[in-house]
Amino acid sequence: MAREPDGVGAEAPRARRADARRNVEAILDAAVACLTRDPDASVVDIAAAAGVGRVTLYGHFKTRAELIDAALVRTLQGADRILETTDTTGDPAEALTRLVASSWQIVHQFRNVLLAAHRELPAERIRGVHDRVVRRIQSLLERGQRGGVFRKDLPKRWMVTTVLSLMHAAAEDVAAARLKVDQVPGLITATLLAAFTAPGAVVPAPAPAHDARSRASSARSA
Amino acid sequence: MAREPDGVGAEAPRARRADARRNVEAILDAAVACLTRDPDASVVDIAAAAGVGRVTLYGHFKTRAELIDAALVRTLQGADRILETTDTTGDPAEALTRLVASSWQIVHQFRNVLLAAHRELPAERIRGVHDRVVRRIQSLLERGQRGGVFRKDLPKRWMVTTVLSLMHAAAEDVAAARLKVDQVPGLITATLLAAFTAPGAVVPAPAPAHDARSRASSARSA
DNA sequence: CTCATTTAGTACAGAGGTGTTCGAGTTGTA
DNA sequence: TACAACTCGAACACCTCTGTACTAAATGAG
Repeated sequence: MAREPDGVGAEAPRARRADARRNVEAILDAAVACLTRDPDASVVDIAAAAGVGRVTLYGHFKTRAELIDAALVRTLQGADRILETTDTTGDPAEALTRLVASSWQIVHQFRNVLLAAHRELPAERIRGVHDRVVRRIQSLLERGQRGGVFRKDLPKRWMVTTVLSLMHAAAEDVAAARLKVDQVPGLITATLLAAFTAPGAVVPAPAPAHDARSRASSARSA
Repeated sequence: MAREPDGVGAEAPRARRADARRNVEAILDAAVACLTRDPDASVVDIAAAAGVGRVTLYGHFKTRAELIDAALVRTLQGADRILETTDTTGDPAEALTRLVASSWQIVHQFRNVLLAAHRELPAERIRGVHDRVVRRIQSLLERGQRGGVFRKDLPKRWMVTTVLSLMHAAAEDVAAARLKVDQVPGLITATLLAAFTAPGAVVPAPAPAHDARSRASSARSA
């Protein structure tokens, strides 16, 4: 029921005072920041980082889980907003390259938030929050399948899993200093394009990865 | 499965107060079992499951971390023992198929133990424990590269990461009931074989995945 | 058989976290 | 201005977990 002109409809009841709303925002910002630093950050840490009292925080979020859920939702909404400006039209292989380039940034940046969510929230909730992102990937993959660019002998779900899995694994490797950030998108793309080639077909050469990664399809409302 | 919570047993085949030795084994078994069920299992749970007092457990493992480390090592040793009996000779693609089939079982079964370890132990320790397994995969990949079966344009580390990552992701999906156990090895293999095909080359058809997964190549100790 | 090892059980000490209550002060909004 | 919404800080209650100390009993090994 939250009709927000800002597109990003968090469940923000409108009867709240301005300072309350401001604090909620500060708390969510702090939550994302703290959890990014330490997935086990306590409510105390987050409240302090937000510059509010712990009790105030509990006034807005009944439990720690609820807070983390909200932080996760906010993160995923930001991600979706970025993916929204990524051009997924044209050649599916090149589109996948662009999509990976954009997604990877987000996955890498917020991996610890996701980790925190994994520890606090039920798995299906996390999956649910990812729904929009998953659907974006899936629809691109389907388009590629229809166009004969991607193989059709693997379940769509598995292909999506593959995409997400490689991005997360790369994030892990970067965190462990086994990979450098710059090389990651190229590796993921090169791997995925081959992985999604049908047996009997020729693996395409990876796209040159030129910089045109966003060509916003003229943002409409949201 | 060796020891059940049973109170005090009465058997002593070994030297050095078989009493103690047996308890250590029971504790490790219980640790693996408990952590498999719940990665956050406490020392209390594990001691109870092992049928020993909590204090006894602390007599053998100074801290919880040390216990989890030992459980992890034991798990990985078991894994390595299984992989040791897996035939990694012959056509690299088929060998990879066999290796995946064997590894997948282990990854799937003990994913929660690994998760527990991730929460308690430093990342490099975990990497260290995986060393032998990683090296097995890597040497197979290298052999495939030399034989012209696998592409050479990706870092070896990344290829290993890809293998592990897909197995873990599949384990996740199975746990979430999005995939069935039986179809997983086929999916992973089909994905990997394509992923490791060089651009410009033709993706091979996946091997029929018949059951011959162990045929110990060269007799070593066992 | 005898003794050192090992165990169980209980109790204690401490740390850290979550969530609540309360009264009093502040600040937005009407 | 007046009132309700909001915040603050501290204290409180409660929980779970880790790790240690002590004593009395059992059990294996020589």
